[in-house]
Amino acid sequence: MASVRLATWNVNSIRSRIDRVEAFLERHAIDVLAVQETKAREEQLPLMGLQSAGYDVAAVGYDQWNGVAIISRVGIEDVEVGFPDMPGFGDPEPKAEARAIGATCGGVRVWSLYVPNGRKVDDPHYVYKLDWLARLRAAASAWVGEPTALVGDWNIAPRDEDVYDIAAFAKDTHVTPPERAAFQAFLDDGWSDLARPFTPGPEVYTYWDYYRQRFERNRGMRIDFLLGSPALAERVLGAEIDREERAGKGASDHAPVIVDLG
DNA sequence: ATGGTCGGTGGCCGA
Repeated sequence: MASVRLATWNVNSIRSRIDRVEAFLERHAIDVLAVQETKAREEQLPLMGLQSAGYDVAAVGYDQWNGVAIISRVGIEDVEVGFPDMPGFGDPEPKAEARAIGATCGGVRVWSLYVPNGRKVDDPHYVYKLDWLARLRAAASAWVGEPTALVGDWNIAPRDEDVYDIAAFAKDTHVTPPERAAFQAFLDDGWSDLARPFTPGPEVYTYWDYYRQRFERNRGMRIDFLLGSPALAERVLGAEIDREERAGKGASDHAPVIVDLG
Protein backbone atom coordinates (compact mmCIF):
# COMPACT_ATOMS: atom_id res chain seq x y z
CA MET A 1 0.00 0.00 0.00
CA ALA A 2 1.42 3.35 -1.01
CA SER A 3 2.10 5.91 1.66
CA VAL A 4 -0.47 8.67 2.09
CA ARG A 5 -0.06 12.04 3.77
CA LEU A 6 -3.53 12.90 5.03
CA ALA A 7 -4.63 16.20 6.53
CA THR A 8 -7.76 17.86 7.86
CA TRP A 9 -8.38 21.60 8.06
CA ASN A 10 -11.34 23.79 8.89
CA VAL A 11 -10.52 26.65 6.54
CA ASN A 12 -13.39 29.01 7.46
CA SER A 13 -14.23 29.88 3.84
CA ILE A 14 -12.15 28.29 1.12
CA ARG A 15 -12.60 31.25 -1.22
CA SER A 16 -11.05 33.67 1.24
CA ARG A 17 -8.33 31.15 2.08
CA ILE A 18 -7.48 29.69 -1.31
CA ASP A 19 -3.94 31.06 -1.47
CA ARG A 20 -3.15 29.63 1.94
CA VAL A 21 -4.73 26.28 1.00
CA GLU A 22 -2.63 25.95 -2.13
CA ALA A 23 0.53 26.96 -0.29
CA PHE A 24 -0.23 24.52 2.51
CA LEU A 25 -0.75 21.62 0.10
CA GLU A 26 2.54 22.30 -1.62
CA ARG A 27 4.55 23.09 1.51
CA HIS A 28 3.68 19.78 3.14
CA ALA A 29 3.25 17.69 -0.02
CA ILE A 30 -0.24 16.73 1.13
CA ASP A 31 -1.85 13.82 -0.73
CA VAL A 32 -5.37 14.13 0.64
CA LEU A 33 -6.84 17.17 2.41
CA ALA A 34 -10.24 17.07 4.07
CA VAL A 35 -11.66 20.58 4.30
CA GLN A 36 -14.47 21.92 6.45
CA GLU A 37 -16.45 25.16 6.48
CA THR A 38 -15.85 25.76 2.80
CA LYS A 39 -18.79 28.22 2.83
CA ALA A 40 -19.18 27.76 -0.87
CA ARG A 41 -21.47 26.03 -3.32
CA GLU A 42 -19.99 23.32 -5.48
CA GLU A 43 -20.10 25.52 -8.57
CA GLN A 44 -18.04 28.17 -6.80
CA LEU A 45 -15.17 25.81 -6.15
CA PRO A 46 -13.62 25.39 -9.62
CA LEU A 47 -12.48 29.00 -9.25
CA MET A 48 -9.55 27.45 -7.50
CA GLY A 49 -6.36 26.86 -9.35
CA LEU A 50 -6.23 23.48 -7.70
CA GLN A 51 -7.35 21.49 -10.71
CA SER A 52 -4.69 23.03 -12.92
CA ALA A 53 -2.15 22.20 -10.24
CA GLY A 54 -3.13 18.55 -10.51
CA TYR A 55 -5.58 18.15 -7.63
CA ASP A 56 -9.01 16.55 -7.77
CA VAL A 57 -11.78 18.16 -5.76
CA ALA A 58 -15.03 16.74 -4.41
CA ALA A 59 -17.26 19.10 -2.50
CA VAL A 60 -20.72 19.67 -1.13
CA GLY A 61 -22.01 22.89 0.31
CA TYR A 62 -24.45 25.72 0.21
CA ASP A 63 -23.49 29.39 0.48
CA GLN A 64 -22.15 30.36 3.89
CA TRP A 65 -23.46 27.24 5.60
CA ASN A 66 -20.71 24.86 6.54
CA GLY A 67 -19.69 22.87 3.52
CA VAL A 68 -17.06 20.15 3.28
CA ALA A 69 -14.64 19.05 0.59
CA ILE A 70 -11.89 16.60 -0.22
CA ILE A 71 -8.86 17.71 -2.20
CA SER A 72 -6.63 14.95 -3.49
CA ARG A 73 -3.59 14.63 -5.70
CA VAL A 74 -3.86 10.84 -5.70
CA GLY A 75 -7.25 10.71 -7.35
CA ILE A 76 -10.81 10.65 -6.03
CA GLU A 77 -13.14 7.67 -6.38
CA ASP A 78 -16.63 6.80 -5.23
CA VAL A 79 -17.74 10.15 -3.86
CA GLU A 80 -20.64 9.92 -1.44
CA VAL A 81 -22.50 12.62 0.46
CA GLY A 82 -23.85 11.65 3.83
CA PHE A 83 -25.28 12.73 7.18
CA PRO A 84 -27.37 15.73 6.20
CA ASP A 85 -29.40 17.61 8.71
CA MET A 86 -32.12 15.77 10.55
CA PRO A 87 -35.41 15.72 8.69
CA GLY A 88 -37.85 18.06 10.32
CA PHE A 89 -35.21 19.66 12.50
CA GLY A 90 -36.15 23.05 11.23
CA ASP A 91 -32.99 24.19 9.54
CA PRO A 92 -33.50 25.45 6.03
CA GLU A 93 -33.28 22.49 3.73
CA PRO A 94 -30.35 23.88 1.71
CA LYS A 95 -28.16 23.50 4.78
CA ALA A 96 -28.62 19.76 4.47
CA GLU A 97 -25.94 17.60 2.97
CA ALA A 98 -23.23 20.07 3.87
CA ARG A 99 -21.67 18.23 6.78
CA ALA A 100 -20.05 15.10 5.38
CA ILE A 101 -18.48 13.89 2.18
CA GLY A 102 -16.68 10.62 1.68
CA ALA A 103 -14.30 9.50 -1.04
CA THR A 104 -11.69 6.86 -1.63
CA CYS A 105 -8.23 8.34 -2.21
CA GLY A 106 -5.03 6.36 -2.46
CA GLY A 107 -6.75 3.26 -1.15
CA VAL A 108 -8.12 5.02 1.92
CA ARG A 109 -11.77 5.82 2.47
CA VAL A 110 -11.76 9.37 3.81
CA TRP A 111 -14.76 11.14 5.34
CA SER A 112 -14.50 14.91 5.74
CA LEU A 113 -16.81 15.76 8.63
CA TYR A 114 -18.18 18.96 10.09
CA VAL A 115 -19.90 17.86 13.28
CA PRO A 116 -22.72 20.23 14.28
CA ASN A 117 -21.53 22.92 16.68
CA GLY A 118 -24.40 22.55 19.13
CA ARG A 119 -24.43 26.24 20.02
CA LYS A 120 -25.71 26.06 23.65
CA VAL A 121 -26.53 23.09 25.83
CA ASP A 122 -30.17 24.21 26.03
CA ASP A 123 -30.42 24.77 22.28
CA PRO A 124 -32.14 22.26 19.97
CA HIS A 125 -28.89 22.23 17.98
CA TYR A 126 -27.24 20.53 20.93
CA VAL A 127 -29.65 17.60 20.79
CA TYR A 128 -29.25 17.55 17.06
CA LYS A 129 -25.46 17.34 17.47
CA LEU A 130 -25.76 14.26 19.66
CA ASP A 131 -28.24 12.68 17.26
CA TRP A 132 -25.97 13.37 14.33
CA LEU A 133 -23.02 11.79 16.09
CA ALA A 134 -25.09 8.72 16.95
CA ARG A 135 -26.11 8.29 13.33
CA LEU A 136 -22.53 8.76 12.14
CA ARG A 137 -21.36 6.15 14.63
CA ALA A 138 -23.98 3.65 13.47
CA ALA A 139 -22.93 4.08 9.85
CA ALA A 140 -19.23 4.07 10.67
CA SER A 141 -19.44 0.78 12.53
CA ALA A 142 -19.81 -0.87 9.14
CA TRP A 143 -16.51 0.64 7.95
CA VAL A 144 -14.25 0.00 10.92
CA GLY A 145 -12.97 -3.19 9.33
CA GLU A 146 -11.77 -1.30 6.25
CA PRO A 147 -9.03 1.30 5.78
CA THR A 148 -11.23 4.24 6.72
CA ALA A 149 -10.58 7.67 8.23
CA LEU A 150 -13.18 9.89 9.91
CA VAL A 151 -11.55 13.30 9.91
CA GLY A 152 -12.60 16.86 10.49
CA ASP A 153 -13.93 19.36 12.96
CA TRP A 154 -15.59 17.26 15.65
CA ASN A 155 -16.57 20.27 17.78
CA ILE A 156 -15.76 18.19 20.86
CA ALA A 157 -12.84 18.59 23.26
CA PRO A 158 -12.51 15.05 24.60
CA ARG A 159 -10.24 15.83 27.56
CA ASP A 160 -9.98 18.65 30.08
CA GLU A 161 -6.49 19.38 28.77
CA ASP A 162 -8.01 20.01 25.34
CA VAL A 163 -9.34 23.43 26.38
CA TYR A 164 -7.30 26.33 27.71
CA ASP A 165 -9.47 26.83 30.77
CA ILE A 166 -11.79 23.98 31.61
CA ALA A 167 -13.48 25.99 34.34
CA ALA A 168 -14.46 28.68 31.84
CA PHE A 169 -16.06 26.04 29.60
CA ALA A 170 -17.88 24.13 32.30
CA LYS A 171 -21.33 25.20 31.13
CA ASP A 172 -20.59 25.23 27.43
CA THR A 173 -20.89 22.78 24.61
CA HIS A 174 -17.85 20.84 23.36
CA VAL A 175 -16.92 19.53 26.83
CA THR A 176 -20.20 18.14 28.22
CA PRO A 177 -20.26 14.49 29.31
CA PRO A 178 -22.74 13.46 26.58
CA GLU A 179 -20.54 14.96 23.86
CA ARG A 180 -17.43 13.34 25.30
CA ALA A 181 -19.28 10.04 25.61
CA ALA A 182 -20.27 10.32 21.96
CA PHE A 183 -16.63 10.78 20.99
CA GLN A 184 -15.47 7.99 23.29
CA ALA A 185 -18.00 5.66 21.69
CA PHE A 186 -16.03 5.83 18.44
CA LEU A 187 -12.86 4.86 20.28
CA ASP A 188 -14.71 1.99 21.95
CA ASP A 189 -15.78 0.81 18.50
CA GLY A 190 -12.14 0.49 17.46
CA TRP A 191 -11.42 3.90 15.92
CA SER A 192 -8.30 5.60 17.20
CA ASP A 193 -7.01 9.14 17.35
CA LEU A 194 -4.18 8.99 14.84
CA ALA A 195 -2.49 12.30 15.70
CA ARG A 196 -2.61 12.57 19.47
CA PRO A 197 0.20 10.10 20.25
CA PHE A 198 2.52 12.29 18.16
CA THR A 199 1.11 15.61 19.36
CA PRO A 200 0.63 15.12 23.10
CA GLY A 201 -0.78 17.85 25.31
CA PRO A 202 -1.32 19.72 27.45
CA GLU A 203 -1.67 23.09 25.76
CA VAL A 204 -1.69 21.57 22.30
CA TYR A 205 -4.66 22.86 20.34
CA THR A 206 -6.10 22.98 16.83
CA TYR A 207 -8.45 25.95 17.18
CA TRP A 208 -8.14 29.43 18.63
CA ASP A 209 -10.88 32.05 18.56
CA TYR A 210 -10.14 35.13 16.50
CA TYR A 211 -10.76 37.62 19.26
CA ARG A 212 -8.94 38.54 22.42
CA GLN A 213 -5.66 37.41 20.87
CA ARG A 214 -6.45 33.87 21.79
CA PHE A 215 -3.83 32.43 19.43
CA GLU A 216 -1.07 34.75 20.57
CA ARG A 217 -1.82 33.73 24.17
CA ASN A 218 -2.33 30.06 23.19
CA ARG A 219 -5.81 29.94 24.61
CA GLY A 220 -7.27 27.34 22.28
CA MET A 221 -9.08 24.04 21.99
CA ARG A 222 -8.27 20.67 20.46
CA ILE A 223 -11.38 19.81 18.48
CA ASP A 224 -10.04 18.65 15.09
CA PHE A 225 -9.29 14.95 14.87
CA LEU A 226 -8.40 12.17 12.48
CA LEU A 227 -9.94 8.92 13.67
CA GLY A 228 -8.67 5.85 11.88
CA SER A 229 -9.76 2.25 11.67
CA PRO A 230 -7.24 -0.36 12.90
CA ALA A 231 -5.95 -0.89 9.35
CA LEU A 232 -4.87 2.77 9.29
CA ALA A 233 -3.77 3.04 12.91
CA GLU A 234 -1.06 0.49 12.34
CA ARG A 235 0.28 2.50 9.41
CA VAL A 236 0.78 5.82 11.23
CA LEU A 237 4.37 7.02 11.04
CA GLY A 238 3.88 10.48 12.51
CA ALA A 239 1.62 13.47 12.88
CA GLU A 240 1.82 17.24 13.13
CA ILE A 241 -0.38 20.23 13.91
CA ASP A 242 0.69 23.03 11.57
CA ARG A 243 0.47 25.75 14.19
CA GLU A 244 2.26 28.23 11.92
CA GLU A 245 -0.72 28.14 9.59
CA ARG A 246 -2.84 29.80 12.29
CA ALA A 247 -0.44 32.74 12.58
CA GLY A 248 -0.57 36.09 10.87
CA LYS A 249 -3.12 37.96 8.84
CA GLY A 250 -5.60 35.98 6.80
CA ALA A 251 -5.42 32.81 8.88
CA SER A 252 -8.31 30.46 9.53
CA ASP A 253 -9.23 30.08 13.18
CA HIS A 254 -8.24 26.40 12.89
CA ALA A 255 -4.83 24.89 12.23
CA PRO A 256 -4.41 21.88 9.92
CA VAL A 257 -3.65 18.46 11.38
CA ILE A 258 -1.46 16.14 9.32
CA VAL A 259 -0.96 12.37 9.61
CA ASP A 260 1.54 10.25 7.69
CA LEU A 261 0.44 6.76 6.74
CA GLY A 262 3.16 4.38 5.60
C1' DA B 1 -22.49 38.14 32.58
C1' DT B 2 -20.77 40.30 28.12
C1' DG B 3 -17.88 41.07 24.45
C1' DG B 4 -14.25 40.44 21.54
C1' DT B 5 -13.15 39.09 15.63
C1' DC B 6 -13.88 36.99 11.52
C1' DG B 7 -16.77 35.17 7.23
C1' DG B 8 -20.68 35.71 3.95
C1' DT B 9 -24.45 38.05 3.13
C1' DG B 10 -27.71 41.79 2.57
C1' DG B 11 -29.02 45.30 5.97
C1' DC B 12 -27.50 40.34 10.72
C1' DC B 13 -26.33 35.47 11.81
C1' DG B 14 -23.14 31.80 12.86
C1' DA B 15 -18.75 30.52 14.76
